[in-house]
Amino acid sequence: MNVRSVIDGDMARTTGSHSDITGPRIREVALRLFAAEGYAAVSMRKIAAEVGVQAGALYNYTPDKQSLLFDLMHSHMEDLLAARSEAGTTGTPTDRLEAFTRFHISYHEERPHEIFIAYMELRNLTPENFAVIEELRGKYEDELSGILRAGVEAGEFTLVDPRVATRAIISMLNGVTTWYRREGRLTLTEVETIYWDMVRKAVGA
Amino acid sequence: MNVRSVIDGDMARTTGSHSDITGPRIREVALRLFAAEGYAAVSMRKIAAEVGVQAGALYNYTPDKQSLLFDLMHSHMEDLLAARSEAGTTGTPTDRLEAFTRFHISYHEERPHEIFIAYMELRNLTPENFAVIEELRGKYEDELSGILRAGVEAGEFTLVDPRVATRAIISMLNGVTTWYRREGRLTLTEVETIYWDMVRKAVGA
DNA sequence: CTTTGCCATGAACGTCCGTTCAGTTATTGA
DNA sequence: TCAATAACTGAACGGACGTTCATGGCAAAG
Repeated sequence: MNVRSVIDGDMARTTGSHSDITGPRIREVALRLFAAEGYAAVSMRKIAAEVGVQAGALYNYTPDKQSLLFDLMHSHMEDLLAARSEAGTTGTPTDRLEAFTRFHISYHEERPHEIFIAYMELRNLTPENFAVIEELRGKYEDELSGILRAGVEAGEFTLVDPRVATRAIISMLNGVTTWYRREGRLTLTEVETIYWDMVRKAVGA
Repeated sequence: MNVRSVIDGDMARTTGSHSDITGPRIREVALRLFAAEGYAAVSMRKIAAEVGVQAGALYNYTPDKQSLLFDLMHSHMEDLLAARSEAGTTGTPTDRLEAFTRFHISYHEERPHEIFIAYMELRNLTPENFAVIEELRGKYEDELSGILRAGVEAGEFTLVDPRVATRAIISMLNGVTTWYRREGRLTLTEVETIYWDMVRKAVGA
């Protein structure tokens, strides 16, 4: 049974297009399960059951399980880079570092699972897929590296080693995924401010 | 074939003691594979093959796969806490924070796999096992929390939220596992110093 | 030399895995 | 009304999984 027309009206379903309900649902469920239990521990049957279809139906939407993981990570990285490029990239290095810090944390509000998967499931990608994601990760980290180097050159930051500092800051910010919960005692904006305070001081600004 | 007597001499093998070679070997191999590929992705047969025995032989040393993971994490946490208690725990909060920071990083030299697993494989523990490990983790983090609170009270540190700061610092230090390699451009002592510089400034000391 | 009993084998168990596919259903455009 | 086709089912595939166990070899003890 195709439910689409009930929701969408009756346009645009050329005979033979894929369902625009099941596809996104599969991605949502896979994302959530991969984040909660890990890629290797989640079977296609478990995803299918949660979606409400048989396992075979998943293969109308993904060629295989690996592609499902890769597509999730890939579109996340592209969305992350796109969203990042819309955030503040002007001003002094200190301004830009604050924008980066707040952006990275605030992005957890909309896509906590994606951020979690992006650094937990790297080792479950095939070498080819890993290379693609790693390059995008590199682009993202390069933005932070660029800010740090500019800050050092401008005399705003005092850093022994900007490359290590990049890694340290990214790790620190990513750590938010491991403990932050929406219903916790702090809003994400408060978390942003606390982290920004530490990052600012850490770089000597 | 039992190779022990060739290496150890001929003492202490009472009829019926477990081999003192295979047991440790299994733990070493499991540790390395779990760290590299993840608990769920490593089969008992793969561990056995790397050790050089059949899969069934593993069950002379562990009741099941879950216990193997748990034992590795549990003895790691106890070793970590024991080693930590021998490191510097006196002096000003700043001294103690430096000791903690350097200890945590330097411990990577001896047990990189253990540290990596301890924060990557938590979700693959059964609820009961998770509770045990989580309590030990809590003890370790409490040491850092205590230092931070003492520093704030002593007026040495300026921290908005010591609890969040604890998490942030731990995440930052744990991040070392994801990129540090022995053969890299920096010695671990250099890494210690770079991180200590950032931690010190981040807490406002 | 014989007994003891640890240690390992290798086959087997039931189950689950990712994936494929012929067949069924439902809905469309003509 | 009917052919076309997307979506899905349900069964099946070969293989891998964690785990068990009867069997046997082999080093130490008596």
